Amino acid sequence: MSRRRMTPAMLESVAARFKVLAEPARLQVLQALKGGPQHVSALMAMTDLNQANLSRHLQVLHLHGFVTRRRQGTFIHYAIADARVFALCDLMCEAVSRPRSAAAARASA
Amino acid sequence: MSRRRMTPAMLESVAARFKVLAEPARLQVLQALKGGPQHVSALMAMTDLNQANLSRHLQVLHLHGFVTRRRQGTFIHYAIADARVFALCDLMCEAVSRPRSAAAARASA
DNA sequence: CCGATATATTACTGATTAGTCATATACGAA
DNA sequence: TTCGTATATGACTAATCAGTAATATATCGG
Repeated sequence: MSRRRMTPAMLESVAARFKVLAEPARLQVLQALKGGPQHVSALMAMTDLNQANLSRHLQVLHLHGFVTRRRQGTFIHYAIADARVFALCDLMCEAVSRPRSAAAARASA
Repeated sequence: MSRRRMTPAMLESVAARFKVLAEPARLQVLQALKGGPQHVSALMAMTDLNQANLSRHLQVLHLHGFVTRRRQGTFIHYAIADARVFALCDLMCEAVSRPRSAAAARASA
């Protein structure tokens, strides 16, 4: 969103990445990975997601480059690919907890 | 996404706000408002959105506190409520244009 | 009041997607 | 190979949502 106008294709890309974060379950997974890499079973225990659902969310996160995967035997370890994602979440979280307008009330109403 | 674990309610709030940005049309509107407040007809000209569609997107942006509105006669001026939204977009845009993994190819494939 | 203009809303459709269950695949051990 | 465990995927359902057309509301000028 810098000075120059973004092309429609760029807007689509950016929006697509925002969409990946627009899901509580995936934010939960990212949060669980913040402390370090985890395999799927561990993530299942750290979140309230069942195996199939967690696996799907991990695919989405991986497809869009938010996490990396590394196989080790039968286990697959997932890790944060780019810690900048936490800067994004922090920024959004600040806006949620310290809104600068009366919109918070509207949004939660 | 700070150190302490986020509550499910917080995750929902944050995700809901990400969802607002997960839409090219709304990013386009925010971009159009970056230069300053605009009324709806002006925004219609600056974007490729028709009146009804633009109006809906403006409602969503307003409901979640991304824009403010101010009536002036028959015109309604919308403005960016919190410039931090551009920091978010910039961060996401950087990640899109300079991904740190091979995920960019996967995501666009 | 009436007409014109600006914006919002209602009702609808089609597309996308999260969640789930069942099943498939991949790997290691024996 | 066979068995057991770890993870992924196909098929389906229900919910959500962007876009559109038509209509409604609001404000101003005369």
